[in-house]
Amino acid sequence: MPTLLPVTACCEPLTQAPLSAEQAATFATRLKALADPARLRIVSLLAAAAEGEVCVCDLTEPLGLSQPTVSHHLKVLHEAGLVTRQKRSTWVYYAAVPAALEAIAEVLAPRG
Amino acid sequence: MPTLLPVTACCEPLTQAPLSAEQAATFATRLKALADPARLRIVSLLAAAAEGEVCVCDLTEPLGLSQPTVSHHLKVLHEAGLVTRQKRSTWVYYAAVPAALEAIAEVLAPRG
DNA sequence: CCCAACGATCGACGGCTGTCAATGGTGACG
DNA sequence: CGTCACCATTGACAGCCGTCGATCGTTGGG
Repeated sequence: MPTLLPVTACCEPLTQAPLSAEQAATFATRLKALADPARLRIVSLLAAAAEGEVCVCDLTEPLGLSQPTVSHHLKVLHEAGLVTRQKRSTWVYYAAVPAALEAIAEVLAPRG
Repeated sequence: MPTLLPVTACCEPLTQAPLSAEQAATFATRLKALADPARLRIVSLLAAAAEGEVCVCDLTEPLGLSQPTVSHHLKVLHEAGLVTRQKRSTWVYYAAVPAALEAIAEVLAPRG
């Protein structure tokens, strides 16, 4: 079963030392989760939501994708630790995880 | 023909406003270039190189990949603006572009 | 002039991935 | 209890992608 990636950074900064094959694989997994137009738009929609929470039914229309496709993308994002999932009665609310984005940014370009 | 992406940031921060389909597509292209274990290792090898320049023949062995495969990855990275290419006589030297990594990081998590 | 080394390109192949229609599970409500 | 909305899962399919072997252009050296 897919194990959720921890929010914490997975490796040292890219510019510091060469990545091992294992480090590169895990970091690539997280980057791949983000490297898709639909998923980038989902994350930006979640992050920009006023209430910070959005249900799936509110995403299909602005994205122009079918409901199963949106669910699939949300699953990928969730397994990568980039969004949180919370079910309340009939609706499932997703929210962005800013710390995960910051962790990725930190690996790419450590704060100066 | 593949047009090289400019080094400058392509969009506003993710957390600020929802991305348009076009913005998401171009940013995803650049992220995809980085979201691969081999290419991540290449970038880190280039960035960590003492002289800042590495030729293809020095990359095949530490990566454990064939020369055509390494050339392919370097082409992808070059078209994404993540590495520079400079041919001197027989050898071709590649170097990392730190500004490109910083531009990506800036979109993911703007530093305040 | 021929040869060797470097690097890019081509062609091919297997695997991964984004997408949808169809289906299933679950909670709300009359 | 029946029905409906929301969401996840499944199955299928086309397209993309990472990889390699083979080949080609180029440059430098005997």
